[in-house]
Amino acid sequence: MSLRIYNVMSRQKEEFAPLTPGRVKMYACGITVSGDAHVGHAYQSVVFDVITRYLAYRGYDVTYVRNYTDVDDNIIKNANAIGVDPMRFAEEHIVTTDAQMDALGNNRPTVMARATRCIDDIIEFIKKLIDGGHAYVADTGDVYFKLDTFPGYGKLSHINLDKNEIAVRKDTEPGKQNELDFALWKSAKPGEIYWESPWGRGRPGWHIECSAMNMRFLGEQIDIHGGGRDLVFPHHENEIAQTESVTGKQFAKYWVHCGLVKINGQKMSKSLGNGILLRDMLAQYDADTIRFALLRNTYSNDIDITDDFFPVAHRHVYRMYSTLAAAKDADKSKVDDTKTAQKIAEITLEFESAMDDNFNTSHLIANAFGWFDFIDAELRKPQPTYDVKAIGEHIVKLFGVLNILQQDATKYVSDTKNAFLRDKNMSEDFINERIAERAHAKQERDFARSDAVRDELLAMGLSIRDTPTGTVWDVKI
RNA sequence: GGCUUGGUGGCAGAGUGGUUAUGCAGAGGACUGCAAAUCCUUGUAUGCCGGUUCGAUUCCGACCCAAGCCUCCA
Repeated sequence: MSLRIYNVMSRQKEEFAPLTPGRVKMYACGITVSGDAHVGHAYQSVVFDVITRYLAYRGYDVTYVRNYTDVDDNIIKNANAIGVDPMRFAEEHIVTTDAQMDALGNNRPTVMARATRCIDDIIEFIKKLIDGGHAYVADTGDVYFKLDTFPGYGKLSHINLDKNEIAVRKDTEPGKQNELDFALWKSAKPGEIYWESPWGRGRPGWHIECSAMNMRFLGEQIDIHGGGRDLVFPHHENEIAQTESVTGKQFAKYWVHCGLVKINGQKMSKSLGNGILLRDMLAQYDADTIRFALLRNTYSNDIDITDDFFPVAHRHVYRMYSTLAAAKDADKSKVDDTKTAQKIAEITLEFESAMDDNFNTSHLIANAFGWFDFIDAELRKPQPTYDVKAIGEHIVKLFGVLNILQQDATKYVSDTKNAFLRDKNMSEDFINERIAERAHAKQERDFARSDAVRDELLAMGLSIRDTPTGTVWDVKI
């Protein structure tokens, strides 16, 4: 059994073998902080967080670098629009985004790189490209990558320059020798933020920063390069051109791209005004629910967020926590340790074979439904033959890779109930009074009245269930 | 126009050269005073046309359709 990863470069699943056995160097393109983080950013960050965690679970020593692009046209534009210094604008967005990513349950990457803190590396990198004949300085002070010096261009996105497959930009910048050349360094317009460079005052282009930060923090070659699928062309293609022109070596061994997020079947975009901000998601749902919803899909596929996307996930998460809470108190008098150990081994195998298959969290979660059904079935027995508490704890351990189900189950259940009551401005005493009233009516065989009470509670979103030990209530979520 | 990815049951969404996961919804049943909740059982699908094969949803080819990228984008 070994880990297989779908490599976008080769367009097939490949057995994972890092450059250095036991160690993984991974880079994922992070966010340009020109605005607030949205679901798409959340999805991508959760995907690479889970990948990092599974690699660690598999015993790899992982170095995960993730960048913030903290200077670009949109940042300058958006900062100017509200009269804030662009650097301060970026800084504030980074602080809030970090806090939101923490709240989402993501581990912090090993290195959180920032373009503006690597300006020297970027300048060095550009110098090397110029020295090697791969870049040129235009009269405007801009520096461009000379695309025809890199014959491998297009190998990731499979475009062919000879066939002129790229739609040519209409607003070609004046200093370019070839309209497909892309900017490495942009000269500063009057009043714009700038850094000193051998080519005058300016700032780095978008693509070069990732090449430079990779070089600085991970070296010439890395194992996994990730990002959203929309970055394949031109961003990642340009990164390859830059880095491999300097090193002459294969840049990344595996290219991993996660799918995009749609809202009710439509592409998320500013013009449609249908974006979902991470901040709003976190205000409405807990991190377990959000992660569960995002990870039910295969990472490489697009996600379509419909109205029941998160509510359904919340229901599943609540059910799983409820089961775990019940499992903690299960009767252990008839437990068979050998059978329990076998079950745990079986669960582990299902977990690993799903995750080994290109991090198939969708398959994993489908398997997990079976595990919880199993525990529920055992719990219905007066004396379970499996140690469901131990099985539950094992599942929790495995779910640590997704960073779901890591809260105290009893607390999660009661917190959910309390949040519901608070939301409805209702007290538990009220519910218990109603239950007592119903019991009284039932005793007098006044079923019309007992049913009325039940329907009333149901209408408020509460279900009640008669058990041998009495009537219990639960929230319908 | 080019490139890429994909087309699976009512919807969502996996795997698989031969009994087609899982979730939501549906049907029947158990339980119940009746329900709810829960559990059990169950129906329904692999875009179209060829090819390879004893056998294809799975492999190959053509076609149709959809989405993404080719401008900043996770």
